[in-house]
Amino acid sequence: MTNTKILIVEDHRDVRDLLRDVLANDYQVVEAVDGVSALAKFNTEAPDLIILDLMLPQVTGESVLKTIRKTSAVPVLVLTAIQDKQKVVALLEEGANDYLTKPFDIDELLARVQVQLRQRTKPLNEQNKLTYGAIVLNPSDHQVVINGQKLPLPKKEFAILQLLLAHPKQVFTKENLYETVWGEPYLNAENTLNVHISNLRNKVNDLAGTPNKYIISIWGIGVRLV
Amino acid sequence: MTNTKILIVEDHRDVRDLLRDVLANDYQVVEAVDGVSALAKFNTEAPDLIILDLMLPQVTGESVLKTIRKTSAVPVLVLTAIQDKQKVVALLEEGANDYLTKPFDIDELLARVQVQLRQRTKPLNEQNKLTYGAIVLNPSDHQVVINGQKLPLPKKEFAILQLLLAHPKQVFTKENLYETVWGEPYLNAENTLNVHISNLRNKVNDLAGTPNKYIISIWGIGVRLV
DNA sequence: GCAGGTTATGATTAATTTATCAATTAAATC
DNA sequence: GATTTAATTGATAAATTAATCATAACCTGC
Repeated sequence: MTNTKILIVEDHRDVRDLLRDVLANDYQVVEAVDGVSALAKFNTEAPDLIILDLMLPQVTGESVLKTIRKTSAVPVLVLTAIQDKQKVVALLEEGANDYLTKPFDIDELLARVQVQLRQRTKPLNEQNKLTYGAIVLNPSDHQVVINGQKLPLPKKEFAILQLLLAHPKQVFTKENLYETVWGEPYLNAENTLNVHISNLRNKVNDLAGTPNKYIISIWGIGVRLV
Repeated sequence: MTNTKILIVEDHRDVRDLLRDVLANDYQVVEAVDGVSALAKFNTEAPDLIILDLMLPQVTGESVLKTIRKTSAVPVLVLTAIQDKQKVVALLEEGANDYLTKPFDIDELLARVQVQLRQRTKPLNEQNKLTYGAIVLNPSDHQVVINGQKLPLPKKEFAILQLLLAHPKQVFTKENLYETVWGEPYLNAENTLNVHISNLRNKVNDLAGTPNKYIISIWGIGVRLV
């Protein structure tokens, strides 16, 4: 059992069970049953590979892929019904790394998973600690350290900081940020998010000491680290 | 035509011709007709990707792959006859990056080639960076750098610059520009746009240093980069 | 069910961008 | 060179968006 983590996104229970069974021997497995939870899991779990069913309720696999590709190069292996084969070319161009048509051969699946993981030369020494400047965030024990001082953070603030640190310098629109952290549509929740950001920023700046504004707003666009 | 080089290893003349034809538009193509010449070409040409037929006279594709993998991680895309499918899993484990069964779909081939080549390209946030002269614009972190100096830009000005940089040298009519940036009809908003362009131009020229007028107006027509 | 912290909401204020106007300057046409 | 049309500029008003504060609602563990 490695510490390699695979996210399975599949709404059909039977397929999901099958995938989990065959992958669980060799990998850590996390699961999502629809597009929204897929994105949430993607952000919180930071998987090393994603197996993505195309046919999902509501948010389609395609749009999940697109969203993920905005911030990440994580390998994505798409599952597709045989009649979708025309779509596949477009999908590969949009960022999918490989695909399998259902029903798929288990051994081939495993082999293709291996191929994707092999490409990635991720230094496994540092777990999934996130660092930016003086900020160190460790998801596994839910702890943030800034300049050596511990900073206890409530869940939401932690999640926001984690998302920002996971994609440094990338601009997040308020909508984007809210939907991935809260996992629900951004409906005039503007102020809620603003308040959280404000609180988080104060705490971070307090410890960072420097007049460094780590979390800055880009007027009319969103928020990012600097 | 990029400077990306692909090595085709295929003994059948017709398949080889087909592959060359479809790839030659986008890539440099070198060819080998058997295992021995494949290894020779691999060493002398240093291709960025190899398309390898499994069924070769004398030295088989499998052993070519093995030999290559001793010294190189170059992406290898294997071509296989339909009845070899069982072999494929073993092959992927031995280091092949992908495979296609013959007869293959051209578009799928091209897409899979792209996928393999994409892995080596720049990190995502560098991907859609736009550059023109001393100007570098990065949409993902909403940042403009000119001669190494950051230039913060408001939304509209940023959008205008982005549009210009995306189509360098192309002339934009005022109407054109306004409608794509504002997303609404150009109804005597003439001055609004003019003011924005003027402001943007000043900021750009300030940092560009040179009397370089990056954004020039073409009298009576519109605006373009130079 | 209570006490702690956490999260959401609303009202207010501050900050910044965007639009508009008027006046000037520059370019083209004749 | 006079005239017309387009472009620039600076100033100012309007509109948007963000930050802050105080407070209420909500949980969660005890």
